Order: sequence, then structure tokens, then C-alpha cells
Amino acid sequence: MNKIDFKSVLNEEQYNVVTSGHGPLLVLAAAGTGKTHTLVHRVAYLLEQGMKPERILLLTFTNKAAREMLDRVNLLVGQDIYGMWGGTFHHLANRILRKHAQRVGFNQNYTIIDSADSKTLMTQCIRDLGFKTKEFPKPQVLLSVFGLAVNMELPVEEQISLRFNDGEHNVDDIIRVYDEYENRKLNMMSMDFDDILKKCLQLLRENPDVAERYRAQFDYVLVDEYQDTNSIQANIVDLLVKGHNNLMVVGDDFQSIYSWRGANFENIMSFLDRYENAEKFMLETNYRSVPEILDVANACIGGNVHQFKKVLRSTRESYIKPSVVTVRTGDAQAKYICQYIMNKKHEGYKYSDMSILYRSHFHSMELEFAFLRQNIPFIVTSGIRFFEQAHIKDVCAFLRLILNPGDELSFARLMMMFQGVGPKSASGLWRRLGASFDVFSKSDRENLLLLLKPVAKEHWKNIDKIFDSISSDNIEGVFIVNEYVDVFYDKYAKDQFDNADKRMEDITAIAGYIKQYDSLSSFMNEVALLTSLDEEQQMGVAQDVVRLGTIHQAKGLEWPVVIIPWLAEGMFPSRKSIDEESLEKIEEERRLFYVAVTRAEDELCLCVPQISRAKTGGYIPCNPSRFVKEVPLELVRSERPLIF
DNA sequence: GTTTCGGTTCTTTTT
DNA sequence: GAACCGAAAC
Repeated sequence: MNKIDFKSVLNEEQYNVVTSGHGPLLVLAAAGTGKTHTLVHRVAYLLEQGMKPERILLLTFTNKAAREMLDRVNLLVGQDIYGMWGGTFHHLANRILRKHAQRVGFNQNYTIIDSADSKTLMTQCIRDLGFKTKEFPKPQVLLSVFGLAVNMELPVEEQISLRFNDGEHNVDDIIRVYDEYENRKLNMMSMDFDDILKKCLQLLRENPDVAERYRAQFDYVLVDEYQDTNSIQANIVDLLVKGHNNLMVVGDDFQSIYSWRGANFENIMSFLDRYENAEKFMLETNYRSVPEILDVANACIGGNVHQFKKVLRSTRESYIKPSVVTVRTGDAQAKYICQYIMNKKHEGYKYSDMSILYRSHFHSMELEFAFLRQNIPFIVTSGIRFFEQAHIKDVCAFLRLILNPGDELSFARLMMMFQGVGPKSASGLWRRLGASFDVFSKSDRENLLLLLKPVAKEHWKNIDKIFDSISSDNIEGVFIVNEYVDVFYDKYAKDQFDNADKRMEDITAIAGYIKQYDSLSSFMNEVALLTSLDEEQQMGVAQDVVRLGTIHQAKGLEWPVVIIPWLAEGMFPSRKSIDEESLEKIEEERRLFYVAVTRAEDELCLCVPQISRAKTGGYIPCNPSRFVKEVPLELVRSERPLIF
């Protein structure tokens, strides 16, 4: 194990955090102040003090953050830290639930349904209860209302009444849909993302022996991005550290941008009240951005009332002020950004030094076209995640059904790939098979063959043969995927997609991924919680491309040059947040703007279009974003390029 | 009665 | 680009 000279690699603020004693710690780490650096060294310090890796729990918000931190700890201590628990809340909850699912009315092999599945299921619930989709709230809307209630631990029925008691909707009908949705998940032995957290908390609350077991397992718990935890997550943490209270939470209330998902800002604001002898530390020395950028950040966040006062201090030399560029349209903006990027490239920046951060995915549209025309290499981190793409889901549905005979969604997905089978036939088949299809049951397989129409039957016959050569006690994932592709999916993909080759490569990658797990079920148990395959694997290591993505996705990242487009009222802040007229919504948008600004190291470019495309095709004028107007004029360079 | 296809509309943010 | 709707095709 390497001996680390903590004094020399940490500043005083950081050193105090890293070497502090046991008990609850609140670390308020402003943007760019070396939060990850500090966390990683704290873990290293604990290990150096003799703590066992498997007795440390590190909770993060994204898989990426977890991986990064574990890698860095590993590198730092030069010792095997295998056994350390590091991952997202959902991962922790899933890992605990897999062991004790019976205690909350599930069995070990429950399936996790992702947001796309949830939506499909919700649509089915609405239809099957006989409601016309047009007059009913959209599945997405219902899911977000239900999910919000669950994550905030509020009674769902009450929230439904509050939200939909507007004369336009029938509250009782919506409650019926909610009950139906819950029932179906239970029947299918499935949990959605919210259930994972909810059931885990329920498990720990109702089973003191289980809670005690995990309490005894961890000597120390660290939580990253604490400002984004919701009520359930905070409660899980509270239960896990009860007794020793060896807990370090790190966060920045300025960067709380997930309240729409139930994140409770108050968790961090009231931490000192909930944990009586907690110590508070502040990290305010910023190593990332030039002072001119921090001036804008400090000025913008000043507009928010509810906050721990923090001021970012730069360690860097003065450079240039951020620019505010007014352009006419979205297309003009795209052209300007192209030129801007090419200029920076000439100045010596790499493409990968630059990033475009926007409020919503659709803000990237004109930019993508312009970049293609100008041959600027770019990558869009789109809204659809790797595991939510159609071809991936097709293959996973097949694997899921093998492991969980009650998985109606997967069964339906599989059947509907056959010519002539739509939603009605799929659910009819399911019903006639007795709401279960076990691929290891000879009678189930024979029944299905009898029920299928000729065309579908021919397809299924080929797939059915796969099950002749496998047994339920030794399921070879890779073999099954390959067979499935050979006898059916390869051809299907070619008929279905114009980029079938690329998609089939993804499927090969999945097969490779499955190999890394010790069984197919251990892979499938986690697959819904994975955002992507290894990012490096996916797009090659460190390609020199401009990155486009949402601000939410950019959290924790940094680039020398950052461009923020669509700074117009209705775009950023979003139309929804304006229409709701709630101070909290707007404050969250402002924090989002703050997050975007603080991603920039050297240069920041704010783009303000004057007109946007209307729904009908014409143009409508739009006002400059209030966030730009709030920045004092003397802190920025205002440009109005004539040709745009 | 179902499925499929083509045209139209509208995009918040994620585990 | 995906979700929804209406109409054609099976």
C-alpha cells in the first residue's frame, strides 16, 4: 500500500475534511473545488487508518461517478480494494433486495423494468381499464406524478387528488389506474426504479434483523451529491449508520437540480439539525475556472434566496470575460457556434476541449445539422440510453422471459416481433397460456405453438428449438444470444432497421458483456440499472470530438470551452418552469444555469437567439433568458455578430 | 377485428 | 424521433 503525503496533495480545506475524525460530517463543496479529489482521499485515508475496504460504503448518483471514484481510489492506494461497496443508491438497494426479496412479497428473480417498460405498462393499464388515451393524462405524466409521490414518501392517492382535481379529470379513475399499475408489476414479479428504493427502505424498516445486519457490515458510509438525495434515500442512509453515525455527506446546495425526481434539498439544508454533533466543512477554493467565469456564476446564483452562502474563489489568473452573443434564429446560432468552434480549434484547443450544454435534448437539432455540414466531429449524448434502444431491448426481452416466466412485457415484445401479431394478439396469447410462459416447460411450449397463427408459428418453431438444448440449471447466456440471433434476430434486424449492421455489433458487445458475469441471471439482475456499456468501449478512448449534451448529463464534468445555446425565455428557463409560476421551479432552473456556467474552465459563450420556431411552422419572437439579464453588464462581453 | 403504414405533432431534466 | 391517430390492408 502506498503511503500518501496528504498534506502535499490537498489544500487546507480539503486536508481538514480528509483527516477529520469519526461521526457525522457535512461537506459543502462548491463547484470545481476538488470534491471528488477530497472524497477519494478520504477513502484512502480511512484505508490507511486500517479500515477494511468491504466495510466502507460509497454511494453516488451515477454509475460513471462510482466507477471513476473506485478507479481513483485504487490508483491512489495501490492496493486491491475489491470488496468495497461503491455504486448508485439503486445498486445498493437492488443488491440488498436480491437477498431478502421474500420479506417484501417478491422472489429473488424479480425483474427490474426501466422507464420505457414502465411507460408501456402504464399505457396498457389505461387502455385495458377502458379509458380513452386522449381524454386521459399521458402515461408519462402519470408516471412522473406517481413516482414523485413515491420518492417523496407522500401518500399517492392524496397526491393524485391534489394534482388532478381540476374538473377536467376524474380522480377516482386515475387512482384505479395507479392500483392497476401496482398490481400488474406484482403479478409480473417486476419492480420499477422507484420500487427498488421504496421496497429496500420498507425492508430495512420492517425487519430490524436485516437492518442490523447491514448496519454491522459497514463501519463507514460516504454519500456523494447529497443535495440530490430524496427522502427514501436519506432514510436508507439514516438507517444504515444508526448507532455509529460514521457518515460523510458531500454536496452543494447550489447544484441541486433533481427536485422534479423527488430530490429533497432539505436533506442537506437540515443535515446539521438531524445529526446533532455533525461537523460542517466548506470547500470554496475553485481550481477549475478563471475568475471572470466565477464572477458570472456568483452573480447568477445570488438570485436565489434559499441557500448556504458560499462564494467561489478562483486560484487562476485573470483571463477574458464570458461572451454573450445575440443571434437571430436557431440556425444562425448553429452557424455562429460552428465558426466559434473552428476559431478555437485554430487557437489550439482540441475539439474534445469544447462542450455544448443545453437545457433539453431537442436544443441540439440545428447544431447537429450544422456540424454535419461543416464536418465538425461531434458526439451527442442523447436521451436514449444504450439499454433502451429497440434492438437491445428485443434481445433482453428474450433473456428476461427465460429467467422470469411471469414477465408479460417481455413475452409481448417477443410475440409482436412476428408478422401479424400486435398488442391484441399478444395479450390474448398471454391470457390463454395462463399468464405465464416457462420456456423450460414442454407443455407451455407446445401450447404456444398450437395457439400461434401460421406465419408466427414458423418463426417461433426455430426459436423454440433453442430450448431443446438448454436446461434451467445451467443457462448459457452467450450461447442463447448467439442462437437467437442466428435463427431469428439477424434477419429480423435487417428487415427492421436501416443500420442493422451497427445494431448487430451492439448485440455482439452484449454477449461479450454477459461473459464478464458469473451467470446470466446476475447480468440480467443488473442490466436495467446500467446506463451504458463501458463508455470507453462504446466510443473509443478519448476521441477528439465536440461533446453535445444536457446540463444534467454534464454534472461533475468540465471543459476548457463551454457554450450554452438557447438562452431564451421558454427554452432556458423551460416553458414549463415559467408557466408553473413557482419560485422553486425557477430557482432550480437558475441552479441548472449555475451548473452549466461552472463547467467552464477558460471560456464561456452564452448564445441568445431572438426568435424561435413556432409549433405551426412560423417564427415567434422570444425574450432573452432572465439568467442572462441578471448578469451585470460589466461582467460580460456583449457581441452581436452582424452576419447572423 | 387487428395489424400495419403513413402522416402529423411535439419535444425537460435521469436511475 | 417517437408517439399518436386515422385509414388502408390483411
